[in-house]
Amino acid sequence: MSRELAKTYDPSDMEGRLYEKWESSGYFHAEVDRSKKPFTIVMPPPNITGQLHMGHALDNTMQDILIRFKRMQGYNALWQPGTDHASIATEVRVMSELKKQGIDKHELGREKFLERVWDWRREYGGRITKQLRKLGSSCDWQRERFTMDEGCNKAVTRVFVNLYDKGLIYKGARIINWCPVCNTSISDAEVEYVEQPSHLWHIKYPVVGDDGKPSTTEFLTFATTRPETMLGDTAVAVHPDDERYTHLHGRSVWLPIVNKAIPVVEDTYVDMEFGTGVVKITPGHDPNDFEVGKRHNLPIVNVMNDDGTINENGGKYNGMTDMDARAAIVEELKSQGLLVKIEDYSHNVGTHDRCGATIQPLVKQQWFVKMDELIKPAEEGVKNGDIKLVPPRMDRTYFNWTENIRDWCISRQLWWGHRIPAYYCSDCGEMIVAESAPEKCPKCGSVHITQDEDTLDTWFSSALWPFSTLGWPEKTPELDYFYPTDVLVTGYDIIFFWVIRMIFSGYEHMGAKPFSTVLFHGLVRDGQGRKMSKSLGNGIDPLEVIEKYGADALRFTLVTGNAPGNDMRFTDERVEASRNFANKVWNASRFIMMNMEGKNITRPADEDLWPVDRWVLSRLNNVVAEVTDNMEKYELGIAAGKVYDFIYDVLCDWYIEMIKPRFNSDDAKSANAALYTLKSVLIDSLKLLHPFMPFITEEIFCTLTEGDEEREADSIMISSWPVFTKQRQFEEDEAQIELIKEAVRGIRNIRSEMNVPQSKKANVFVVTGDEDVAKAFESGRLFFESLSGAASCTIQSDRSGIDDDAVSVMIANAVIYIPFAELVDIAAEKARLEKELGRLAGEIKRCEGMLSNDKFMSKAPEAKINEEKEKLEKYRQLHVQVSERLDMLKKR
RNA sequence: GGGAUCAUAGCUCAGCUGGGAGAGCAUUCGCUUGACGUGCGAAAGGUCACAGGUUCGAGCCCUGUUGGUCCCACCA
Repeated sequence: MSRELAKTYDPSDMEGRLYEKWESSGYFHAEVDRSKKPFTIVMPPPNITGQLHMGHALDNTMQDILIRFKRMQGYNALWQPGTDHASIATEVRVMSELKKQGIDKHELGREKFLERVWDWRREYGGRITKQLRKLGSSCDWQRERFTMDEGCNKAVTRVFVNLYDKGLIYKGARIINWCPVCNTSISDAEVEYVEQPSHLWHIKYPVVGDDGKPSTTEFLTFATTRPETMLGDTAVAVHPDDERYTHLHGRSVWLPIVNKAIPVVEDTYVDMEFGTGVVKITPGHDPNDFEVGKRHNLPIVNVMNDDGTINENGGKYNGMTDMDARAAIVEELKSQGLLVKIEDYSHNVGTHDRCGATIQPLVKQQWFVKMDELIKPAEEGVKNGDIKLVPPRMDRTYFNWTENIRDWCISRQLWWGHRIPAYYCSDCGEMIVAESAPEKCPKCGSVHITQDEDTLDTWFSSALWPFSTLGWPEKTPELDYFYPTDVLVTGYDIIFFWVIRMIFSGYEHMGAKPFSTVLFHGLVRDGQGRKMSKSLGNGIDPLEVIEKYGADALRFTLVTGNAPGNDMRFTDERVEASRNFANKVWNASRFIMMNMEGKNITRPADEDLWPVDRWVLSRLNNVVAEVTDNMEKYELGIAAGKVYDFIYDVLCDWYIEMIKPRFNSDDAKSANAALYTLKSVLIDSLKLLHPFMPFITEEIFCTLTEGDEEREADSIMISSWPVFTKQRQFEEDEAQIELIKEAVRGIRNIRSEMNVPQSKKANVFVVTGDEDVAKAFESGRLFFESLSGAASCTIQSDRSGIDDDAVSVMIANAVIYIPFAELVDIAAEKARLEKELGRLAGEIKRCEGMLSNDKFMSKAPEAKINEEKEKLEKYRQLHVQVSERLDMLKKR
């Protein structure tokens, strides 16, 4: 051993160094190689404005675990990274930077502003990818992409033109969600409804009489949450079957303040049960009213400016904010005697998920993607299993959206983003949608062409991510080889924004699904179960955690003790536990290497292995099979737990302790067999742990195998994943060793109960008539003695020569006597045995009950019946042993 | 209004297709055990929310109830 591990586990010392080694060695890079099967993950591109938060950490840890696992399994593993231009987030960010310098976006102009954004991106856009490196992400940075790089731009334009040509993109005046703060339209998915206390204003409009004038006696009363929108009312509606208002069908009411007559329309949209059964209709400022308006051919009156203030259609309220106008209008209605009452009312207000501003529904010219046709293959793909969602319950959420899909508003009144490839002739108004600007108008020949001012929703480009990153629309070898990708790992919170849109885009443009499986994870919450948020200030910075505990500990914490798709709480104590585990691995490895120091360890002959060596190999073999299976089923938490248990319990607490006495034994073969087994079990354990804790496992692996003839690879990340082999299964040895372990535990238990100090050694007797048991103890004598604190161990077939006062431990087919002589309290020992006898009697009764139940015997599977029979046999036998011993003590 | 999900040890959560309740942390007791006190050994702690049902057998399946969380819809 030419190198040694440092005395203490210090992640900060190694992590950066190892990452650099990996990246520069090209281990992350994947090339098209038809001799190998590809395994591909596309990284959900973090925003260039982003700072690594726990959500990213979880998301990328999971991806890295999968990709490292598959890479070790021999797949050609590609993890495709990149970043998202995040149009609105970035634009807002840069605008506020400029504001600090006293610069206004509009004064600067579009071109200059975009230059500033690109500058900003050059300076800060790479921050998040640096942070992802700290996590240990083994993505192919050589293939890093950006949603606004040349290739992605091309893909976006191509898709837009394709969809337009197919009639799946259209421009039209629809009611859209308008953010008066960001000054842009947003999609339905970006609206977040927040419950807010407000009022319900009950207002009455006079009915218009035959003379065309408002009646002074007859009124129609209704309730509204937004009285200011009355300025844009163009009707009131009642349900056609509502007998209270039959007499008003075909008539009109008088719209106060505006002073004009508006019709009473009949529409089933009205709920007769709610309020008075009358609804004022404002097609310009309410999505439902817009629909009603369309059905009844009502005019649309827009009373609002883009900044949310009342416009010239609001008459004297022109220029007021909506809230000021509301108060003033209510006051005016009151003075006219038209305000009936005001009730407290709590209702959901649509807000912009980015800035929190109240959304104004407005009618505007926007671009839309027609969804009803596009969504069909996406729906079908999940329905027929072409794409699998994990956990499967996510199907319901998915279908809930696909079944209620509405057209997607894709235009944004922003500058930072993909500009819509629509061009207009300034002379004749002709619109041309094309991949590049036409030189002249195809209709009138004019050269005065301007491009549409709007940009596209950020998610329009992210929807293409699985194939745009692989080169589409070019027919690249990468696209052919790596597409469809295998797994998409993401949070369930962006299923609507992103997952569905990638799926329908994949089917539409590639003719194939973008990925086979979507693995959802939950949210990372704080210790009290609250969402981590900037406003609450309860976010835990992953970088600080890495600084303090190491990336390995952070990663391990994020994937353990959690089921797929469930939220998790993140606490310092949990990271500490993970760090302690890493420390354990570190020290165990250090100890192993210490003992190998200066020795020439060679592969032992099969017959030189001891039962305990075969036991650990067999246990390892089983855990390899289980962990591999869990990984393949995306049960990362379970897999991590099993690796943890194996290393901690089987390897450290038992195996190492069991073979310690052999390290410096005179029997060179024994020492060699023990150390060789130990080393190979450690290597395989490190491999199983590597996807979860890449750094520590690499450091140990490299140190451990340095200069080793059998060294498999220069890095554990390109070594081979352990496989289950029948040759490594030794069931008999497993049973034997487990029996001895049981005896050890029994003795430790008694020592602890009776307060026998460690220094007090006793001569232990194993009494058994069973030759196999005798043999087992014979071969395990060495460690049995040391682990049970025995001075010596005598194995014999009867209890001759054993002190009557000895304490006893019963295991199957054997009684172990520990004569602690002066320490033993016979009364206590009797009580202990009585208690044990009672327990066994209970177990026997239970087994007998089951086995004498005809229905159980006829219906239960045979394996279960045999299992119960064996248990009964064992309990009966133990019962005999205990009662014999008890009788003996009683006779004295 | 529709849907999802949770309720298991003091706390945070696992528990895969139904076959004798688990982990981590915390607690108690013991340990100068030659890798690790970021450690070792041991113990205590649970009518698996409640009520029914299916089954030879239910933490797990079904129905209902209660309480929490979340998503969607947006009755003005």
